[in-house]
Amino acid sequence: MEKVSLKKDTNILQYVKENRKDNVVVARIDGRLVDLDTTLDSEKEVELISINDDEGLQVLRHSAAHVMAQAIKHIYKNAKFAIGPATDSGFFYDVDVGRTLTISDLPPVEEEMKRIVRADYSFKRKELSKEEALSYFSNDEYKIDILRRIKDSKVTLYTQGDFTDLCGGPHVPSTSFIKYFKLLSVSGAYFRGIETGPVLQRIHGACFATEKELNDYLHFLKEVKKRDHRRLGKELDLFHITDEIGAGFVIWHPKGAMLRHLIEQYEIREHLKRGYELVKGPELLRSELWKKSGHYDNYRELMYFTKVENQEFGVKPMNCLGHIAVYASKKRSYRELPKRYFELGIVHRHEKSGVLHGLLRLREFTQDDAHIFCRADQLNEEITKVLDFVKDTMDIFEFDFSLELSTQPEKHIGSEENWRKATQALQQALEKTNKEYRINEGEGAFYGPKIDVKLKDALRREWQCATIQCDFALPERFNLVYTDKDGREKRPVMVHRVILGSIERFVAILIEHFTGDFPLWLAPVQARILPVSEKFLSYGMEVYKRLSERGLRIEIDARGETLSRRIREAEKAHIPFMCIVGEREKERKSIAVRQRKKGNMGNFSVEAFSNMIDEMCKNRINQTA
RNA sequence: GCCCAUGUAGCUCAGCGGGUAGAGCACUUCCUUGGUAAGGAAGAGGUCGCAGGUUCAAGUCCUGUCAUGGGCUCCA
Repeated sequence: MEKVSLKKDTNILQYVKENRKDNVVVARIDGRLVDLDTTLDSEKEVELISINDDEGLQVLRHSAAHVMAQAIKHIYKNAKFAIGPATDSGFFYDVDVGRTLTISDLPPVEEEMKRIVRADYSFKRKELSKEEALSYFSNDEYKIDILRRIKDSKVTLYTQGDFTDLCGGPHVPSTSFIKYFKLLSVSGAYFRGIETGPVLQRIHGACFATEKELNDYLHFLKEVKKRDHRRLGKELDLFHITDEIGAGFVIWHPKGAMLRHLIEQYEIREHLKRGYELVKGPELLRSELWKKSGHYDNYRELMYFTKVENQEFGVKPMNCLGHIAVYASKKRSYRELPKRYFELGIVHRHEKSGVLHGLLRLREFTQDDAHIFCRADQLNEEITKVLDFVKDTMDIFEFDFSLELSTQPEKHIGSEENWRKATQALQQALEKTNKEYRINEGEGAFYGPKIDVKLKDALRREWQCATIQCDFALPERFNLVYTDKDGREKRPVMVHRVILGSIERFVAILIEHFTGDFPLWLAPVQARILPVSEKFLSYGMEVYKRLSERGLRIEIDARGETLSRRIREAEKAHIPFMCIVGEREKERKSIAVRQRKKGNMGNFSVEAFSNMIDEMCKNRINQTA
């Protein structure tokens, strides 16, 4: 971005051309973005914005959408267009060509786009009244609908070559600016997101300022595919999901169950260390209770119910009621607060069929859920402790993360005083982390403000995991109290919080983050023993026994395959270490250690190898890093 | 829940202008007894997601249904 002062009657496009500012695509005058082809009516400060600026790139992408629309119009004469905005990696356009499109329809469109780019049509802006525009688009129900929603009496059209579209602009000067793009996918999308309305074809494309950025993005997409937890889950034999058992339910295989177990073991240990108590509520609770909590009214479609002997029960979609029951089981004194109840709670939610997605969206999953019951004056410290917990956990699993505070929404319950105090407590705790955080005004839950934690994985993708929510509603509804110093009964504050969120979902994120190469302390199998031939099987079994006794997670591959083959298969199975035992090892009572992807590490005694593994686990060293 | 696409052996996929199925890998057996990423041979394995329909005849065409994928909507 560059600021220049230009005289009256200067045409910015001409100025840019004369001064060889090739990447400049749009300008800002008096705070408004305008096309370069603008002639100044007085001397002005003008900001020149290039495709390397965020705003310039957005304009470029938006123009790319128009080029795609033009290409589609050339191929499908009756095509109609709804909206075609820029996205954070390119653009899409929702189109109606009278039929559904498939991925094989895209290459011709892309070819035509390239032709349009080469032809270098200028984008020409034209202002006209809404009535004129309505008559221009009289055959296009989508544009008519959009026009009717525009408040201004004046609208603008943009024309490049033989194609004109309703658009607020601005655009790049001409189509040749759009050099690096690729059409990626097509899918159905409702017009204006209305489920009952017409379904359009949404074509997504990637578009970048440079060839390198486009290639990097395409590489990123490949990497995403390569790391897909559904693919790796199958390859690594961790779990499967089948309609025979039920959509949205996971069948964990031994290695996947071990991985979960290691995570859960870590969690239980950490929670106990931090003053949480383990509790456990039932899976089914009487419907009366869900009525009392408000779930019956607000959450019913997502719950499973069952009726036995005239009594209705709901399968829990959340763990709070069990924890509340623990709290309410006796009189509480201000002295015993805070109470921190933790449970690896299994919850069921009947998610709509179309949203299920591997381990990321299930109908049964496990939350690392805790509820903290505390006094208002303890809230700040409790939140701080939870944030510390989040930070330590993210460090251990090797994730970066960011924080967000969501404040009071319009529709809410609880006193203003409570909201003020709780929001302040959350905010003060956030300040103490010395980390930047974003504020989402009015995005809190109706029952209280919350902090959301988004972790960033190896591909810099963000995932919502931890969340910390203050709740004024449930203590009220269940009439929870404690006896304060002055002998009066007071209402505790309840904090709902999860650290990893859902264990299943977190496993998915871990798989993708590490591409299945888990840190040694999480690797379901840490080493595989490979006897060179059957002659050394009994020595191999001896090594197996000794390593297992020392707590290592070991397998032995005693099949009659060649050593090379068994090494290859262990490599493909992402087993971190191979212990090769043959004549030499048997004689010296040792093992030849091979590290995955790195090769032979030489000979170790069983003790030395086992100590090395212990050490790496203790320091949580990622052996594949 | 909605739109489109897909559903064939444990896995990845081929076969489809209708004539009762094929490859590679995995699996089993035999030979090979191996030293750091695929030794060789033989064999077994499928009511072609499920249920109807059209037809002399249906993975192949039609309808419904379930599931998966990409989106839309949703994620309190």
